[in-house]
Amino acid sequence: MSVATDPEPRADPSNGAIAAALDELGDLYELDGAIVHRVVAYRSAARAVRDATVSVAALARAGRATELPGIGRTLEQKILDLITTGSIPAAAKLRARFPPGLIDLTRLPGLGPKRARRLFDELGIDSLDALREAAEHQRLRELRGFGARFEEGVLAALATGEGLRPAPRILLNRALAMAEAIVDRLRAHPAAERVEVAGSARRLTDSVKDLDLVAASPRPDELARALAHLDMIETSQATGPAGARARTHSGLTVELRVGAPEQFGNLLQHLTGSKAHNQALREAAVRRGLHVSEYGILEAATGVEHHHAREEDVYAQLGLPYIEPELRENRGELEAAALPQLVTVDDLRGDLHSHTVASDGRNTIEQMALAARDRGYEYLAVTDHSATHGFGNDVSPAELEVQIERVHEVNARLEGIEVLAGSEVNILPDGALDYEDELLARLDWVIASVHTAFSMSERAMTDRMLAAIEHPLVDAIGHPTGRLIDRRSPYALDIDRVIAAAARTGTMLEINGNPDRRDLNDVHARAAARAGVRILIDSDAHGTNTLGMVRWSVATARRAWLTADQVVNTLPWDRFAPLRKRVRAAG
DNA sequence: GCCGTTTTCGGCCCGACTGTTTTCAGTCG
Repeated sequence: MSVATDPEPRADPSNGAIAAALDELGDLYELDGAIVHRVVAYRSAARAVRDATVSVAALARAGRATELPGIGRTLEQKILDLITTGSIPAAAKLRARFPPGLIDLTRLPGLGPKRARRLFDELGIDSLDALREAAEHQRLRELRGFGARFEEGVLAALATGEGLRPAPRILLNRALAMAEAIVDRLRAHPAAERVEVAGSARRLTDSVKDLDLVAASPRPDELARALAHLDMIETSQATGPAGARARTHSGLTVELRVGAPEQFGNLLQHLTGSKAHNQALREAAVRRGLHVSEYGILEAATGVEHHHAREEDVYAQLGLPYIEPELRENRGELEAAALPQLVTVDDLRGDLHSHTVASDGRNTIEQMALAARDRGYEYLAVTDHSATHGFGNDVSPAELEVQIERVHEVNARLEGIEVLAGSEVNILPDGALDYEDELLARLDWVIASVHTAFSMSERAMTDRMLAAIEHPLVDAIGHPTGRLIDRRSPYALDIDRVIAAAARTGTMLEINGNPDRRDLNDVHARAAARAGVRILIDSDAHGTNTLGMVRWSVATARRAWLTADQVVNTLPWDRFAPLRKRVRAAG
């Protein structure tokens, strides 16, 4: 580090840091006894900041943070305070009054801000340790509204750690496999009329906390009891007269709700969520004199409750078109004049990211090409790892030359599929690629990815990525942010600069279909497509049996509001081929 | 604290469950 003569300008806080500060302030105001709507306003603002693809700090400095939904003049000023001084005065003041351990108390099941505050005010309890000690000495029951049962509950929760750590999440592919197996079994039950997956699994989120299933039956209690007898279920208990909560042997919680067939649409709509979508939907409905619940839609003027067997009719009565589950996140779907026709797996005509035995794949070029053709594809790019990949899976320049010949030979021999000689080239820390340009120029396709040196500064990593995007022989960027869902954060990256550069240069950005990656994510992919970036949907298959992982890539694309038009590999080969940068540069 | 086909104030989803309580506030999804 050089010795700075000028004072170092304060680095802008990331959107994540701003969102965390707003969430904390919401927690503090809640302890302070603020009305619930004010607290909700902070949480909703935090969500808007987290979802934003532009730098909210930069937006606030330009006086434009109020363009984000749920952020007004007051919150913009608080964000500005955070940027310029490093903290929000209101938060500092409240932190002095409420010890940090107090917020931990509200994480316990059954203990919210109101009751935590009373424990603090009346017994001086300011941490989980203090709570445990008070419970052990039976001092909690002295408080009006608290009793022996509560003390037992506290000690049990502290012993198991329940609620103290965030519940483990499970990736969508595993969750849906289990959900679909359970649904199949329940559908076979004689009391079942309809059984569907609901909740976040139906919305195809990155990962889920639990499974929500919805069923219609003329004998709801009978079907709810049937859940307990499936062989994947370890334990199950009734929740109300027409529901059950179960645990699979793999530890996944399953919630089943059964309703009357004529109300199935209402129940499915309610339990699909998201919470934010439903809340906004209901607020809009109230303005029309309608009250929406999982049981029906109550017409305030007449007192009549309307039941709907079909979800489409729920939306229709609210004056809305059917909204695909993937769009139900309150990200504009209720206000949109028209909703997009979302891309499907069947729209895909090719796959531009796959591996063979030349690097870490399990199948040969020919096997991969035949499997791609069997899927109905017109083209497949073979993109093994490059010279510096390591793990014994690197492809030296000399080996790549041989591989190009092999691909061309297979391509000449096979009818009905265009096989591209490609590479997944490493982007080195300085932004250079690990093959010479002369060799890259002999390929039909290059997708460039970062596989090393993840912990660079945002500026350095963004410059590194931009160098690759500017390279005339880089056709696309693979898994652009490097995240692994719930396991590894994306590397620091100014995604706006990446998107702008990709749009300007015609470099395609991938949504990688590996269920651990799904990278770009939904929010970034939507911003990229909106900026005119050509989006690729790839499997990153390492064998013939994983070409189908495009399912997860399509799931993310649909959550990103993408139409087939915005996904470049929905084009037939003769229209895709000329869009490659290398072709456009040559032409 | 935000927001507007109830526009600058007065609203801001809906229902179930829990524990402790004689009618409900708080919590949760």
